[in-house]
Parts: sequence; C-alpha cells; structure tokens
Amino acid sequence: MLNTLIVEDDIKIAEIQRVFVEKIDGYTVSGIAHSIDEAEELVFILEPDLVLLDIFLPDGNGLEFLWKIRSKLKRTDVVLITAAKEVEFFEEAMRGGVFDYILKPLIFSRFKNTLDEYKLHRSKLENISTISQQDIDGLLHQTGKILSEEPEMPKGIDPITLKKVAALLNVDTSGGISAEKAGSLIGVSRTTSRRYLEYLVAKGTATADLCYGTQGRPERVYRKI
Amino acid sequence: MLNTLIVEDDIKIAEIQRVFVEKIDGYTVSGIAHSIDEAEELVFILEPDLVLLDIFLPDGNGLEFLWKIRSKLKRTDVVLITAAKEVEFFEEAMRGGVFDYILKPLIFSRFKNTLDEYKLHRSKLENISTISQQDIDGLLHQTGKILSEEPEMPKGIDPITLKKVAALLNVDTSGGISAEKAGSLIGVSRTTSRRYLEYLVAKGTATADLCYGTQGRPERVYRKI
DNA sequence: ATTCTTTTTGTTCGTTTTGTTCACGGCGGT
DNA sequence: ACCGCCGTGAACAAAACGAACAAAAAGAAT
Repeated sequence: MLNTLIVEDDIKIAEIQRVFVEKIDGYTVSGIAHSIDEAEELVFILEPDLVLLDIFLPDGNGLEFLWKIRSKLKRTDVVLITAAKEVEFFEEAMRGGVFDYILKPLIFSRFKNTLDEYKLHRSKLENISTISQQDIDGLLHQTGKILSEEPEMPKGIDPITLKKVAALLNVDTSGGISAEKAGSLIGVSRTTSRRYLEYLVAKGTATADLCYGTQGRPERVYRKI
Repeated sequence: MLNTLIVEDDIKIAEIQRVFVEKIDGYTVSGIAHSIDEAEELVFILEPDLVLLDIFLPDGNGLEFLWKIRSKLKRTDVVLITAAKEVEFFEEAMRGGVFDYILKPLIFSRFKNTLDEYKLHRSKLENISTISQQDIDGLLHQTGKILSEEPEMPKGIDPITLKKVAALLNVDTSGGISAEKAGSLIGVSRTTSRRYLEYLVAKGTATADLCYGTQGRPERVYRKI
C-alpha cells in the first residue's frame, strides 16, 4: 500500500482528490492538509510515499514546500496538481524532481494514469538493486529511450551476429570451439564466424589456441577469457 | 550556445568528456573541475546551463553537490555521469530532478543523444510561456504518454500505417518477416515498412534478428516480442 | 632432409540486402 | 491560393555475408 498526503486548500477539491485516490488500487490517503503549515506538520509525521501538492496556497508556496521535503525526506515523492500554467513553475518543478505535473481541472483518467505509473515505477525500483543503462532509460523520462545505441561497431561487425557468437562462447563446454563448428551452430559460414571470433580475440574477450589433429594444419579453437 | 561545466576527478575522463561536448553542435565547455571544492567555486561563477557531474569524488559526494546547486542556482540543470549502479543513487538523483543519468563507461552516441535531447528540451521551454497538459506529458517522463488521448507519434510515423504493421507482426507465422515482405503485404515500400518496424524495435515491442542466406548480406527479420 | 598429401586457415571479391537521402504529392492551416 | 509540414518511396551508397582460392601448417612418405 502506498500512502498519500493531499495538500490542497480548497476543501471540496481536496475531498474529490481523496475519493479519486481511494478508487485506485494500492493507495490510501493518510492525511489531508489545507495549508502549508498543516502540510509541514503532517508530512514529517506521516512520511508518506507520495504528496499530491498544489502550488498556490493562502499561507505559502507549494514549490517552496517541495524543497523543504527534498531537504528532509529522502524517500517521499511528489506529484503537483495545480492550475499554474506558467513554464517557470513547471521548470522549477522538474528541477525539483517531481514525478508528475497535472493541470487542473483534475480529470480522473489522467490522475489514475499517473498513480498507476507511479505504482509501477516503485515496483520496478524495488525489484532491482543495481541498475543498467537500459533500466535508467526506461525509468527516467523518454530521453534516452529513443536512441540508446551499441558501442559503435567497427565495419563488418553486426551487433546481432556478434551477440550470437559471444553467447556461444559462454555456453561452450569442452573448452573451445573452431570457427567451422561455431558457424554451423549459429547458421553462418566459417568465414563469418571467424570474423567475429577474431574480433572478440582482438577485443580481449576471447583467446585462440591450436588443436592438433592426426594430420593437416591444426585447428584454431576459440575460448572465452 | 549552452555552457557546460564538467565535474570529474579523473583527468583523462574529464578530457574525453570535453572532446565529446565540443563535438556536439550548440555546446561549449566553460569549465572543468576535478574536485567538489573546485566545482563549488566554478559553478557559482560560471552559472552554466548544464553540469556534467560524477558522484564519487575524492573530496565529496556529487549528489550532495547536486542539492547545493538546487538550493542556490535555479536555472542550472544536471546530468549525472557515473559508474554508480546502485538504485539508491539513482532514486536520489531522480528526486533531485536530474535531466539524465548516464552510466560509465561513457559511450559517445548515448552521450550525444542526451545533449541533443537537452537542447531540444530547452528550445521547447523557451518557445512557450504557458503550458498545456500535452506539453507537460511530452516534456516530463513518459508517465502521461502511455494513456494520453493523442499517442503523440514521433515525426514520420503515422498511426494508421503503424497499426497495419503491428497487426502484421501479430499474425506472422514462421517467426519473423523481412521489411521487404512486410511492405509488399501491406502495400507500402520496403523503406516505409522498415521505418515502422524499426520504430517498434526501438519502442521495445518487436525484436530484430538476422536470417543468413546462401550469399550476400543477411536479411533482417522482425518478430513481435 | 626433402617432397607429398592432407587439412584448415586467411583473404579477396562478388552478391544480396540494408540504411539513408531527397524530391514528390497531399493535407491542413493562415 | 499559397505556404508549410509530413508521410512516402525511388535511387544510391554502404554494409555484411559467403564462395572460391591461395597460402600455411602439420604428419607421412620417399
């Protein structure tokens, strides 16, 4: 269950928000504050997961309250719900790391979407202890998502084929395979598999050794390092 | 021109970052700091648009420095570039409203992508004075994106064509079709069907694999995930 | 020792498909 | 009616692969 604190001076709107939150699975309202003063008291007692925060309140500014949260509570997130359409507010909110910024009038479907996303976001974070670039690009804004690329492959090396070859080396029992065998296992020619195996050797993630047969030139076998 | 400050203790890596930044249009490096102390001096003098910040430095913690920036400079953004894979660091960074979080080793294409996105982000913000929910959902993380009324397609992607291509992937037997085949089945050119299939791959709803023929460059086949 | 046979390597070059650029046509707004 | 923007596809340059072949490296035979 995720605990929320509603900070909203208009009593009717606060009540609507309470109803909205309780309609959504996995959430409870642990407090409602109708002023910044009240909010400051409540937030440090309740330590909610999520604060639903307005900007304009009679006795203070929601963004200043956001900074107070940031300086004291390291595990509380914030969603702004406000009529403030000026970009300056939005910019400051972004720099304050708010999870979302919803414009009034509050529409339920939009609101539910945010809270569902937040729930998902939390469970994602809980299920990983060390993070990869891919995780980050999925969790942070969509920036990185569009074009997260490979480490600039040299000419003649395709990332997909490379992955197959590298995977083969990881699985390989019997300590080493020839280019011929590797190729036939993946479905490529000896020439190609050799190109990739040699690339891996050059990169330092594999080694080559010789295997002498009964006659003829010895076989070059590759092994992961 | 956007001014950047590089904060990185390893002199070699800092130099690499400087070269990277200067390769990207619209950016200049206005300062390099090799310690938190240096960084604190420089950042308040230079007031850069963007700080490229490491977390582990000999004389202090980059995240604490982030909070110092947040409390003093209201118009400076931060991109973390660090080897810290622990999710706790990432969470704190998110709450600190960092623009991006890039894991070392730093890959140029990924880095360029972030800086290009940041430039775009800034110009978007400069060109609007009052913001709409749609603007917000485009600028903040993908939260609102999934279920906003308009799917807000990237340029070059038409929802109708996309639907056809996506439908094709669902029907596809034989585990995978080439762009050529997909195009002829729908009635569009290979170029177009490819554009959509690649979009689906980038979005994560499809995967690409290679199908090696008897000779010549292998075929790229797409499959739903 | 030298030469022959065998087996696999290493490389060149042609083939096939990709990936990208750019002009065209259509639709929507001013 | 014009301009601007957006999705499309033809044409082109580049990429990735494999067939074919020459060279290499071993044991066997002379």
